[in-house]
Amino acid sequence: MAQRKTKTKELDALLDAIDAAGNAEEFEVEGHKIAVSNLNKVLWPGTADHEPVTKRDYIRYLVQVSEYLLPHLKDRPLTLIRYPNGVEGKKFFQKHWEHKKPEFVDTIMLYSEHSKSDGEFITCSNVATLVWLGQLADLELHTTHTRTNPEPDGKKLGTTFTGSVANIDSSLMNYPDFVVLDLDPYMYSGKEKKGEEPELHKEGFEKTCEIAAALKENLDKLNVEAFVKTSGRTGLHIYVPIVRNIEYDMVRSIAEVIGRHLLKQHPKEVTMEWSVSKRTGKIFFDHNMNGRGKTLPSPYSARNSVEATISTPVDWKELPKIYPTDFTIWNVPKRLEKKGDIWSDILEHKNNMEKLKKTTE
DNA sequence: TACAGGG
DNA sequence: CCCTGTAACAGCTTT
DNA sequence: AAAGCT
Repeated sequence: MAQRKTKTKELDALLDAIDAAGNAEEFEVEGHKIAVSNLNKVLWPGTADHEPVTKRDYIRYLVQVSEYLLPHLKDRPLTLIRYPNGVEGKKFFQKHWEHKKPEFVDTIMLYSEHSKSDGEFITCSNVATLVWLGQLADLELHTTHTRTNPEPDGKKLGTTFTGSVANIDSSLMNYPDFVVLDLDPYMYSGKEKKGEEPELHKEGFEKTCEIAAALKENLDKLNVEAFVKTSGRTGLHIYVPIVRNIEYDMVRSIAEVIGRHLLKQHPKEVTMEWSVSKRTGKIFFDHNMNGRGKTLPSPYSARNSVEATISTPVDWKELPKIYPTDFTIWNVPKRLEKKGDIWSDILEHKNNMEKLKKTTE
């Protein structure tokens, strides 16, 4: 297994223990005991391109990437998507943990309009929790686009997340710290069964990379930092870090404006159509994942799908460079002062939205 | 996967 | 004891 | 209203 060294001796020792373990074992992680089972169970079946990936491989992988992954999970309520019988078996979503939970697992209370009450949500703030999530066969880690920590840019926002929707609305949980621009190829290989999503194939992924590169270039020219990353199975995400001044609704409509702009630039290659048949042969731009919904965390927020990093081949040599996800603060109000292109559209849209809000109030 | 509940 | 069920979910678009 | 889609 390549690249198994991490920054710390403790994690390296844990990796060794994972390698040496039998099918079931108890690990010591950061001073906590974690029981794991079925380490030899295949979670991703083997293909022509890769060997089968077992639960052992998966947990090892989580430990290896923990120093990169944890900073992005920290302070963000989670939605788990669990696949106890592997990616081809039945999956289920989970936000709450009703059972006994280990003492190292942190949670946060949030109000949900759906249940009309406060609920306890899981967060992941340490390696032990990451291993525990691996044991639960949680193959997808979805987070809110918001952080519960006000530092460094959210000090004016509310820190009460319980009691009412109004409390959520005025709190940090209504102010995302990034925009996500989602690009998915609807280019079929021809081997898909009827009604199936397009499978991953080279031409579709290449085209997505081209469009993503064009979009990133737009943003680069405006001095807006953006980061391209593989997403679900076949597509790419572009993350634009923002200062927390804009509510979910506004972030969503800004993503839409960016999409319309991209669509104008590449009408033959990009689509924002609802119906799948009309998307065929094009790259689908989805702005809706920037929305919030009445319950948190929003299930749309697929930010840390580990499945993606395993199933998407990023090493096709001739493809445009894929940028690692990284986050720095992009100051929206300052950038919005810039004229031209996308930003005049966004600025106009933002003003219109605010006018609309005033007239409907 | 982990657990509760019913037969 | 074994078997089965449950663990989320809202909003948007189109017909 | 219902179904399709993420």
